[in-house]
Amino acid sequence: MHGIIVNMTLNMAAVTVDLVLLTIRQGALQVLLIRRGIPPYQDRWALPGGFVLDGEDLDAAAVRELREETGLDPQAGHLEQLATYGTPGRDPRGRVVTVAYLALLPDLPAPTAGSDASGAEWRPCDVRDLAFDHDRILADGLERARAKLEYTPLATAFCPPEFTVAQLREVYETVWQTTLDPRNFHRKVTSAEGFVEPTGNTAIRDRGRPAQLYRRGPAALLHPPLLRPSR
Amino acid sequence: MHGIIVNMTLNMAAVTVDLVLLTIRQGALQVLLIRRGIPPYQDRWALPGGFVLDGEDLDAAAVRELREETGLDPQAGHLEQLATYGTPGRDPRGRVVTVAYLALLPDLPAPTAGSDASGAEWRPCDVRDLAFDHDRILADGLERARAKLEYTPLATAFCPPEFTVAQLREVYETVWQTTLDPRNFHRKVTSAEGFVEPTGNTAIRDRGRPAQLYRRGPAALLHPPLLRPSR
DNA sequence: CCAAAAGTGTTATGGATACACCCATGC
DNA sequence: GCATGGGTGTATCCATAACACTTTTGG
Repeated sequence: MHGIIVNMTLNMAAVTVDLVLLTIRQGALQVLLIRRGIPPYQDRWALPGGFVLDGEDLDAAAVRELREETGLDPQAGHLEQLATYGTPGRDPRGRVVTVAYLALLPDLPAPTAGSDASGAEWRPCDVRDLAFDHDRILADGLERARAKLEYTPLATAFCPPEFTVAQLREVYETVWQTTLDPRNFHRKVTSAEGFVEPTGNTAIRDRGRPAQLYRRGPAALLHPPLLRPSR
Repeated sequence: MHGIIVNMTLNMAAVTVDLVLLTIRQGALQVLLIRRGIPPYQDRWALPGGFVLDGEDLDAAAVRELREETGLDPQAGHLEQLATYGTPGRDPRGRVVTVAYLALLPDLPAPTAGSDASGAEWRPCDVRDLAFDHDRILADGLERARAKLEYTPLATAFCPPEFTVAQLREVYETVWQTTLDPRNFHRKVTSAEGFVEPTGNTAIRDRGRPAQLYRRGPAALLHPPLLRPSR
C-alpha cells in the first residue's frame, strides 16, 4: 500500500481551477480577465484562477475563487464544471492540471466590488491572445454557455432577481448574436413549464407599456427547448 | 519564478484517468469493470484507470488505457472527457484527482482480447457499490451517454462498421430503456442529414426481408434530434 | 393624439406520432 | 401460402414562425 504512494509521487501535478466568468454588460457578453503582473505571460490577460488548497474540494475551490474575484455567491448566478486541461507544457513552470469552471452571472451592481485581484476587468468575450491555453478554455466555455441556453433555463442566471421578458430576450440575443421575435419569444418563455414565474410587480419604463416582472422558476430543463435559429 | 514552484509543491495531487467504457452486449448496456486485487476496496469492482504518465496528455492517457483494457482504437467507437473528480478523501491513499472519460464501443468480436488487466469483465450498467466514487462517475457517464444519443449520431459508436437500422434502433431502445416505433425510427434516421449512409449491401437474415446496411455518416450533430419519449 | 414597447390572436408550415399497408425473404 | 421483419404512405396533432392587431404607458 505504501509502495503505491511512492509510485504516486512520480506522477504528481499541481492542480488549479480557472474560471470563465461571463456576464452581460453594456449590451455585450463579457468575460472577467486578470492582467498578469509576473511571468510567465507577463502583462497578458488571463482567466482568474488559483491553486486548489490542501483538503479543498474542486467545487469549493471554484466557489472560493468566484467570491474572491467578484464578491458574489454562486447562488446569484450559476457555476458548473466545464472541462479539465492538462496538456504537458501548457504551463512553462511545470506540470499543471487545471479544472475549468464556467459561471453565468448577473451584471454586478457594485462593479468588481470586494474583488481581491485588483487588475480584474470585464472585457468583451471575443478577446484573443490570452495567457496559457486560456483562448481554448474561453472558447469551450462560450460554446457551452450558448448550448445550455437552448435546453436549460440558465439564461436567468444573467438576470437580476426580478427581470422582464424583454431583458431575458436580450440575454439570448446577446449570447447567440441573433435577433428573436419579441412576440413569439414572450409566448415560449411564459408557457415553458417552470421557466419563469410572475412576481406581480411591473417595471417602470421611460415610455411604452410597463412590463411584468418575473423571477426564475424551478425547472432544471426547458420543455420545449428554445432552439437557436438557422441550425 | 522559482518561488512559485515551491508554492506549487504544497498543492500537488496524483492525477489519474478513469474510464467509463460502455457497450451493448447480450441486449443490455454494459460497463467494463475491474475486480480490485489489493486494498483499498479489495475485491470490489472498479472502473478501469491509471496514472497519467510524466509528459503525457490527459487524452493520450485515456486512449492508452482504452487500448490496454480493450485492445481497441478510440476510432472504432467514441471517446470523450466526462468530468473531473477531486473531493478530498475520495481515495484513502492520498490526494488523487481523476479525470473521467466516457467511451461508447461496439461489441468486441474478440472478447476483451489484448486486455492487459485480466479480471476485467463486462457487467450490466446498473451495478452498485463500486470502489471509490465510481458509482457517481458511472451514473454521470450513463446520463451523458443517454443525453448525447438525442442530438448527436453517437449511437453508431455502439455499432459495428456496417449495421442495419434495426440494430441502431436496438441501441436507442437499450440505452434509453424504451421501445420506439420501428417505422418512424427508420424514417427519422434515414432522413436526418449525414446520420447514416447506405453501403449498398444487405444483411443476411434467418427470416423476413433482408435489411439495408449502413455506415455512420459525416454529421456531428443531428438535425432534427431524436428525442427521448415522455420528456 | 402619437410613439413606443408589451402582450395576444391567427394562420401556415414542418416534425412527431400512430397506424394502415406493402415488400422481400425463409420455410 | 404463411410468418416475419423491412420499409412506405398518410392522417392527426403540436410546436414554430410570421405577422396583424390590441393594450398600456409617456409626452
